[in-house]
Amino acid sequence: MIELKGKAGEAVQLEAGQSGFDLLKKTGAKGMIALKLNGKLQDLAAAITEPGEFELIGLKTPEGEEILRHSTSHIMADAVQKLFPSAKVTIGPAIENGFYYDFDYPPGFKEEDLAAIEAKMKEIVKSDVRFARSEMKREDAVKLFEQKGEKYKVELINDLPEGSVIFIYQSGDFVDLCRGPHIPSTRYVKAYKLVSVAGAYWRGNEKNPQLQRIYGTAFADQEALDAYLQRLEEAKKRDHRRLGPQLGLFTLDDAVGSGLVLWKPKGTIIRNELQKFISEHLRRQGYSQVCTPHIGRLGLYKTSGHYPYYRESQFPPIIEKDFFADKVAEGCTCAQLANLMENGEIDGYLLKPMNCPMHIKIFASDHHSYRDLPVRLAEFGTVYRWEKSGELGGMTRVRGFTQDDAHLFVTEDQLPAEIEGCLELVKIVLTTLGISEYRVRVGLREPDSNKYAGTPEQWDKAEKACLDAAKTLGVAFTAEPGDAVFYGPKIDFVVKDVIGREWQLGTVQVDYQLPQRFDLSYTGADNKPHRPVMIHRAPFGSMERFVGVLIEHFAGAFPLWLSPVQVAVLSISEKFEAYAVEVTDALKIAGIRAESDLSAEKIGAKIRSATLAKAPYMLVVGQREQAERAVSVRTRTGGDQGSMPLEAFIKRCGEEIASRSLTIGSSA
RNA sequence: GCCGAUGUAGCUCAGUCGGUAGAGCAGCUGAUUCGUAAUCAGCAGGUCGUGAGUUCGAAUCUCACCGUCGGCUCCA
Repeated sequence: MIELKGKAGEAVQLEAGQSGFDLLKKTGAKGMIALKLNGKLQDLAAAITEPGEFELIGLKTPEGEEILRHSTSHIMADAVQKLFPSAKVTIGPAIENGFYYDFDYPPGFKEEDLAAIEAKMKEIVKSDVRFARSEMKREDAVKLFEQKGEKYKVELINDLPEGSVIFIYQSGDFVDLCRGPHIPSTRYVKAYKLVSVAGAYWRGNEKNPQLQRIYGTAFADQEALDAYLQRLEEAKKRDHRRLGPQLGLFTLDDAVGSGLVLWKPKGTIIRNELQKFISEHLRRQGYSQVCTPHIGRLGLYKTSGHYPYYRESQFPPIIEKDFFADKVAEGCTCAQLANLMENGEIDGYLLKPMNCPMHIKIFASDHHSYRDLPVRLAEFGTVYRWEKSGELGGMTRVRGFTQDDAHLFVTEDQLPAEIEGCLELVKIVLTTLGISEYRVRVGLREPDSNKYAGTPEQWDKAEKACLDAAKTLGVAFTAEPGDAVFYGPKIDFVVKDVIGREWQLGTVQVDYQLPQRFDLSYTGADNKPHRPVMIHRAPFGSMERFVGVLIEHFAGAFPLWLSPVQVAVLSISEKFEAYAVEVTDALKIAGIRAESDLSAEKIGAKIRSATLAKAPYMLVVGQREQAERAVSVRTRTGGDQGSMPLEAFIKRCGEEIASRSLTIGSSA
């Protein structure tokens, strides 16, 4: 007899050897697809072997959806192999909002193949075959997949840790190595859709063969699937690549180049407001602002280590004219020149990929006493990086961008407090803008890798400082080995865009390496030279990416203080043009960004166009307003707010801008 | 970079079988002078991404290139 207890406290007794299906019968629950026993998921068909707490999993729960999607990926793989027998299977997990399966199939799939695969899947679903699990010995499993010619599965089995139990799932003719669990049978799949095909490298490594990935999604019912597809459509409308040009914020032009953003006047207002905002906090936190050029000699970046470590993601060096002329005169071939470039055996200039070396040189240009520290140098510094062409997109992945960068030169003792100060700044930014959906990632070094500069002792200290600081944040964070920069560990703030992709915004990085590489020092209280520690930090990350994400966050409807046009003054007719201009001028004098719409349109049309342009405030002015030197106030979302004296509106609007309020009309 | 999709007016999109390019919005001009999400009329606007090729004839078919979009470990 096995004693089980449900979540609601109900007790159920089972005979030894009975399964989840028996439990299902006893509880009378319907539409369940899996069982969670003592926190572990298992198939309904599997025998229940231990007492404890159980939970039956339905299709409409997150865990149920994940199982459904994983099972659907098996059905898809089955369909693919029926239609394309030479396709080899690799992995096919459930992912957020769907699933994928990777196949080795060199001819490749076309999007038009998806319909045929879906049709075949329909047959498999209808055939109502069970997902049957069996346990196998490693040798038997290897033999099974070798016979089938499934070399990737063999590789996966061989990589499983010693002593792990190997499970095989069979549904109809399809056999797959899989840890499960699965839905009981294929007919549980009610609503699914194959979304796209893509190339994907085996184990994500470009050096491995490229596989064919098919993405799909599945939901408990058609309604849920339709709702999901609807949500995707809605999200597309908030995409910064659509809204940005639409609202006149930025443009991208082939003739300028891929990944190079042209900020239009309205976008520049947003960028400048953000910079003004952060600059206020920089002053408060004791930063000094500096300016540095866009290029610097190659040697500088060899010293810093950026040239060797990041050469692949840099624009090639700019070489001096004389150097080329001399080499050509010496009879140097193209291949030899390319080689010199490759090895960095050239002198020239690099379009700067990072600002730190120049800030370091500013620090090093003066002698520093311990009394001067921390020295905090900040710059809105523009950098250029050669991102792979396939990874470019909108404002979030570009080749030229401006970081709200700063470098702090601190003593070892000051490090924890300074890291916390940087984190506080990031928090101020996120809070002021109402960004609450983000995660914090502490990037640590990958053990057993030689791609990092510095000693293990320094890394230990730096990693500890980051982890300690992250703990003071009061926000959950994950430590991720392998995500460090070559010179040190870091704390990143990561947000999602409208289509669910993650982007790193703010970052704080600890660095023991560059001070050493540049032989930086300060004089301590003991009158001896000491090595400072550096912190790199950027609360926004880059202005381009941050504004891109912000456009989506606000769906283009920026809070008053950021709105390019804060107040649209709408005249009822030509008769009140003079008053409309007077009102607009009064607002401008008060430092409010105002524009008047004096067109021959009717008031309804003017309101419509100002609303579509996302102007936070609209002022309707006509006979009544002119007579009383008043304005009729309308907000972007709240409609008609009634009339008030012009001066009162200016005061209220000014206060609301100064407070950087997130809601329109909040200070009223 | 690689796999797949895609590119027609400023924007959103139509364009059949290969027969010489169309709408709405935006713009311009005129009329209208109006009270809270679209006043009416007229006009103008295109190297059909670029370049080759096939053809009597190409937006349409073929190839190359360029740009854009989705994806390239969320791990049995």
